[in-house]
Amino acid sequence: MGGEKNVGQAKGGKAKAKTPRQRLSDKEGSSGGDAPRKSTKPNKERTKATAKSQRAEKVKVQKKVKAFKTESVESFDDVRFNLAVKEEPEDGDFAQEKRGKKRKRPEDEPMEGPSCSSATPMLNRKLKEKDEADPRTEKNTKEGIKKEKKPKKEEAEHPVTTKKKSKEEIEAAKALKIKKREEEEQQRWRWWEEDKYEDGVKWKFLEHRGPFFPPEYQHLPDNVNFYYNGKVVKLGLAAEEVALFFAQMLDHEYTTKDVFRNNFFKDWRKEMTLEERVLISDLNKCDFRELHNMHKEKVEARKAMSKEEKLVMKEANQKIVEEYGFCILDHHRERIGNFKIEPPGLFRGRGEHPKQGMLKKRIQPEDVIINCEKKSCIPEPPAGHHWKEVRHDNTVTWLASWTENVQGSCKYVMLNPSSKLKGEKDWEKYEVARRLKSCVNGIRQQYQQDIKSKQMETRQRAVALYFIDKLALRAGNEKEEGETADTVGCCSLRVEHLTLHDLLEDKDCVVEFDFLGKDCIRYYNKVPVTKRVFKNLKLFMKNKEPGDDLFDRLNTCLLNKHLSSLLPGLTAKVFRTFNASITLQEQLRQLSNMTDNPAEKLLSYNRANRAVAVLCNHQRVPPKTFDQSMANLQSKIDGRREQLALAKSELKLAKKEVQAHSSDSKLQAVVERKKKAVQRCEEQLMKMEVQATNREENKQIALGTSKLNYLDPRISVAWCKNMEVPLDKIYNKSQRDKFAWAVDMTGADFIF
DNA sequence: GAAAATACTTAGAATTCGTCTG
DNA sequence: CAGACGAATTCTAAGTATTTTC
Repeated sequence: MGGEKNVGQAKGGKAKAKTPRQRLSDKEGSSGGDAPRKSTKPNKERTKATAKSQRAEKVKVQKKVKAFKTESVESFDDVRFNLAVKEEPEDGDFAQEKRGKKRKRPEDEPMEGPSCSSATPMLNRKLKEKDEADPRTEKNTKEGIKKEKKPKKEEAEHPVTTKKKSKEEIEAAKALKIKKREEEEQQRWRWWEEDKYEDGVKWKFLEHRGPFFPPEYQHLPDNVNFYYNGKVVKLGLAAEEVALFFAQMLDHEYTTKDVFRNNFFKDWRKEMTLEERVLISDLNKCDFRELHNMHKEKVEARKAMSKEEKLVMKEANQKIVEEYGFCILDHHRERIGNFKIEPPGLFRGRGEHPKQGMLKKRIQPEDVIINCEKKSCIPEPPAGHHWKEVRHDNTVTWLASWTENVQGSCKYVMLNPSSKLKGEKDWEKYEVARRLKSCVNGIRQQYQQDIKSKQMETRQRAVALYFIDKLALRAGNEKEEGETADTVGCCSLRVEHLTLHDLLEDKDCVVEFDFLGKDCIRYYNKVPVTKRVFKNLKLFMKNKEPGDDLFDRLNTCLLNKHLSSLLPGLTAKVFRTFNASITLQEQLRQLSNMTDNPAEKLLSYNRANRAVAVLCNHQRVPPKTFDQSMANLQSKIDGRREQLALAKSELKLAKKEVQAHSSDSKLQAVVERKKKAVQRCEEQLMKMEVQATNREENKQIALGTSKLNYLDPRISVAWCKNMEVPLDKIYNKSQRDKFAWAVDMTGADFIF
């Protein structure tokens, strides 16, 4: 991999000009047709015009945008596009795809919830009660929980005092780990063996303790001062808290950006008292250095804590997790994903976000809606507070929600990826993708036909679908202008994001894409397309301004409506899932050999994974220490090479000795030992070389996102079985938990 | 029928953890 | 035995897609 690095930067960052359709509606009535969504936007035209030039300026500043060359996707294309229909996929019905028999759900009617008042161990206790009442889960859950507690206690009794670990101790620890893992496996809820609920119902019983609130702000110590214009200013609690948010970020690039600073200052002033506001009128005159230093010292102090202190902290955290981190969902104790209310701070939008630096306010219980079962023990709000609302909606999966003040969007407390609710959805997602596999040829034929349609809408839809399928682009919903960074997906592409080349680098009909996608990650790619697509693109771009929509007759709603008529459940993003998974499967087939050694097998897996990450444009900023650590590794490799050479010559010497002194058994043994040493050296060297290759290839590519969200885990599980690679070489603990369903149900014969 | 609200998945950055090494 | 480093985990922003509202 690698290839040319591309310079320059993504286009965009330009005010979106009106589409022809919008212009038309403007004609119809000056204020009618294209009314802004938010009535709080008067003078839209004028602000737009100025915004346009401002943004054009900004584009130049936008140097920070991560430049990245998307590896040509072509090599994967062939794979994906030659997917024959003849590969008969298994029957798509995912409910049917089970080994063994379905179990009946244990609880079909809501449970009796004894109304309890407070009680900390409520969840556990209750679970026990239920288990006693329900013999089916007794073995799995009750014992499991009891056992689970035990090792923790032991840990607490023998803290880190065991300094020198003897071999036996290490062994014992390992054994304990294995035992623990087995026990965990034992008590795992095998929901995939149960019947599904009727449509829309997500749970029958749900109980939890409500979200965990961050601690209240405490005033700064007296010796830490904020200065304005060189003079000490004692700020009130509210203003001081916000000042500290800024001070803590002083080392961050954010605080050098004008937008960030202005937004922060505006919102900070809102938190000030009248006197403070009168006094503090210029951010440049503010001196946060003492606050900043205090913060840094605190961080240092935390790092320097003794083991005992760290342990105390850890245990305190554990307690919070135990208490707030779990809920009971239909008889089972499930981990919650984000049970902590997001603490207040300064909004960190990605890229050129117009709202970066704004104050993200503290959430009070009065802002929070609780969702749980009516008969469950309703969570208590913190003392002296009340919830905004308590509702009992079992058609949704969230436990609590609140509205965030910066964007006005809703935030939810939901379950961990290892939970049934998330797992089931995930499984279903891959089943839809597999269904797409069985009919993708037909769909491809159809959109190729549609490209010739007389209807402009149909043509645009066909070309957009071609991109989504071929390049794994995201759908591209419309976004509210000025509220977020200027990013696009397929349907929201603008003329300025494409450059057409009749001939480029010996290829006909090349489209050069350059735009910012989700999270302001740049998508840059030069793709040869069919003549028909190329001609259509020319047509779509004719008589349009750079800022106009490429697909002016199309949006994601229309596209998805069409897709779901082709196959129920089909939407634009299914193509991404499907193409990612099929690419992994195909790459694994091509790259890996049973005869390879374990390190090589893993390298192949990572390469297949990487092919997908490249396809999906999953990037990362190369770690700051990348070059350094690469050099380190290289010098290690060099060192090992020398060692190997040395070992080899020693071996030679030893062999000579043996020849000279006939067969002295002692010398024979020496030879054997030297042989082993050489072998060991070779192995280690090889391992490190593979590691170096892998790391280099991963420099700016992030594998995690595709592994977690796009690759059917059953492909990986089956591969592990076929290649005799232990699963934990490719999935860490939380990945194994998330994909427990796949691990359990997949055999070596699985085909996506 | 468009806009807004809602619910949920996907995403990279930031932080924390654990272990290896000098 | 600290401290460097990579892996794992946490955090929350930013998408997609559907439903509700006007």
